[in-house]
Amino acid sequence: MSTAEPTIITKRLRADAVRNRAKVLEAARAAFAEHGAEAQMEDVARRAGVGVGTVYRHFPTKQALAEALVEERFDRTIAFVRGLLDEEPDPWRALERCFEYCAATQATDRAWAAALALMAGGTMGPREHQMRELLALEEQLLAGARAAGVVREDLVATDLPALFCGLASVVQAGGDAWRRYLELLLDGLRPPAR
Amino acid sequence: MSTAEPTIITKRLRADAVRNRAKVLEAARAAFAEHGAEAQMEDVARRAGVGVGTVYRHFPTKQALAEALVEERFDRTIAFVRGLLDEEPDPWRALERCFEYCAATQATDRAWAAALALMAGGTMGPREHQMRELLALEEQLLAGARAAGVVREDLVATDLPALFCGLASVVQAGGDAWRRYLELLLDGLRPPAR
DNA sequence: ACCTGAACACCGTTCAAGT
DNA sequence: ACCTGAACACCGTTCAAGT
Repeated sequence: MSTAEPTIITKRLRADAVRNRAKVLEAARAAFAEHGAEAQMEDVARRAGVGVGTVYRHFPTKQALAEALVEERFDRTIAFVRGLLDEEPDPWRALERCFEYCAATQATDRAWAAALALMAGGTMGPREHQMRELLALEEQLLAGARAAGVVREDLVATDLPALFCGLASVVQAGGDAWRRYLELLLDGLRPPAR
Repeated sequence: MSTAEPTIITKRLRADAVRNRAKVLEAARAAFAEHGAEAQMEDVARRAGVGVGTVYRHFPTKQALAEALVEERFDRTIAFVRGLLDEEPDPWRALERCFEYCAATQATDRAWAAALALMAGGTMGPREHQMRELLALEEQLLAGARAAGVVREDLVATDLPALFCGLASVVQAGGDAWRRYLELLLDGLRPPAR
């Protein structure tokens, strides 16, 4: 939930700085949702009602700002999967809902796709802690599915980032081709003998 | 094979203009292979040994230059699939080799991924003629595979662009995760009853 | 301590001057 | 007809001056 750098003690910020940081993040969410990766820093500053310098004071680079949004998305995704684990009794349906969540999430947040690509590439990069946590939860989910015999025996959590990355890019491609894509993909994850 | 605009009569170019155009394309191939989408026009001009203005005379925009490379790639891909159709007797292996070609091709040419995304999105865009030709060849290939009972009955050529688009993004993500991804994907395309 | 916004750097694109 | 490269526009980033 904390938006401070991991492993670094949160610096005490002046009250107005805290408010500005929040306004910048809020503005960035809107700007990135609307314009994707080519959202402009000047625009973020304008929406937040601050000078560009303030944006850069809180986030040293556009990339860093995008990553902060990704961090939020990770938290939400982790919460979602945790929710599935104790609310969705059907292990296959739970897996299916993970993929649907991934697809739905792409529409409003394009920086997220870049993060998924990082995971798929195996370079944990920053957000390593969150990536591990998400993978651990997904492994639990898969364990249930394997035990129920509804997925191929050899499917493990570390296979998933690449699958999500692929799905993300198909969703980004536009149109509704991703639905058919997901159908083929999910069918292919079932155990070979049916 | 022609690199002129489709449906527009090829203008007669002065001999030096023809040479320059070829030099620019050659330079662009190298620049894009090395730096991906953020290759610089100035760099392309330098490699080609011409002024930037000349690059812009032949290709009105960086996007247009990237598209010219994509056009070449389309031609090569079409030739490759055509080759498969009369050299590869095993219909499953032929399909497999299409995907492997797609993956291999990503390493050296990142603009290609954008074109695949266009196809996946269903927006034929420019290159429509080439897209249709490629799809027609792939449909022939799939027809053979379906007849031999080695792929799911309902798999059609228009399903493929999304699959290629997904694979492309996983390859771009780096690492070798794409091999496992491709394994899962291809297994999933086999007929359900084995 | 933190904020502002003019100034700088970089790169895509244009165009006046050349051949 | 085509080429050149200085100049322009745009946007990410910095920093001197303010509060």
